[in-house]
Amino acid sequence: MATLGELERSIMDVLWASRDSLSAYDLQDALPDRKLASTTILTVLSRLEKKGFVLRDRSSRPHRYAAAADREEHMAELMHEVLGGASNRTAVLERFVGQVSAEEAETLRRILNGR
Amino acid sequence: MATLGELERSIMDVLWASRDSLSAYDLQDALPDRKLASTTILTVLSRLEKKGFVLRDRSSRPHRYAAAADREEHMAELMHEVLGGASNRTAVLERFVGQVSAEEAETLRRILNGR
DNA sequence: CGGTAATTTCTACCGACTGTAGAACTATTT
DNA sequence: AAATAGTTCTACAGTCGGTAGAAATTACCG
Repeated sequence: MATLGELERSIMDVLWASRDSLSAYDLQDALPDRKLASTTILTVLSRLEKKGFVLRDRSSRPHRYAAAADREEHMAELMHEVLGGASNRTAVLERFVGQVSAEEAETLRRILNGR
Repeated sequence: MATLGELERSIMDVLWASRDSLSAYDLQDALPDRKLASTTILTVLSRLEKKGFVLRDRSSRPHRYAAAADREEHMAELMHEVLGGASNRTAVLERFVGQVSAEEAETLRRILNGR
C-alpha cells in the first residue's frame, strides 16, 4: 500500500469525515487554510484514485469522490500490512501487545471474546 | 517514524539478521547482487543513523553499525504508530482483530493471558 | 446548432527523499 | 612523513508529492 503525502492525507481526512461523496469544490471549501486551486484538488484526487484510496463517480458532472475504505478499516489494513511483512508474526504480536496499556489489553480481550 | 527506501531496508534486513554489529564492508559483502561502492553503504548508514534506525560505534576504526531495535520491535512500533494516529483506537482494533485468522486470534488470546 | 462556461485532464515545475558514488578529508600504520 | 584505510562531503539522477496553468472536454443556454 502506498503512503500518503500531507495534502493527500488532508483530503482523505475530509473524505473520511463525510458520510457522502464530495466534489472537488466541496473539498476545496473544506480546506480553507491552504487556498488551493481546484485543479490541484483534482490532481490529488486522481492520484488517490490511482492508488486505490478513493472511488470516483463519473456519472454526475462534477465528479463525486468517496473514500474506498473508512478510516478505521484503512488503519487496520495498514497494521496488517506491517504484520504481513514479518517472518515471525507471533513475535511481532507479542511485542505489540507488550506495548499496550492495561486498559487497552482489556479492550483487546473483550474484542477477542466476541463482545 | 520515517519510512525506509529499498536499499535502506536491505541494509536493515542484514543488520537485523546479524546478532553483532557490522562494518560497512561486512554489509557490502552481504549484498552481493547490487555491487555497491563502500561509500554508498556509508552514506546510507549515515542516513539510517540520523533517522534513528541504526547505532554507530565510532570507537573502533572501521565503525561498526547495529540496528537500534530488533526487527520485531521495529514492526510492533510501526503498528503502534499507525494505531496512535487513530481517534477511535478501539474501532481500529476491532477491525484489526476482525481481519485476523482464527489461529492468530488464539495466539493473541494466549499472549494477552500472559502465556 | 454554436458559443460560453464549467469541469476535467495534461503537462510542468519545484522541493524533498533515496540510490549512487567520486572527491576530499582524516586517521592509522609503518 | 608517506602510504593506506576509512569517513565525510558534495553531487547528480530518479521518484514522489504539492502545486497549478494550459489544453481538452462536456454541458447548457439562447
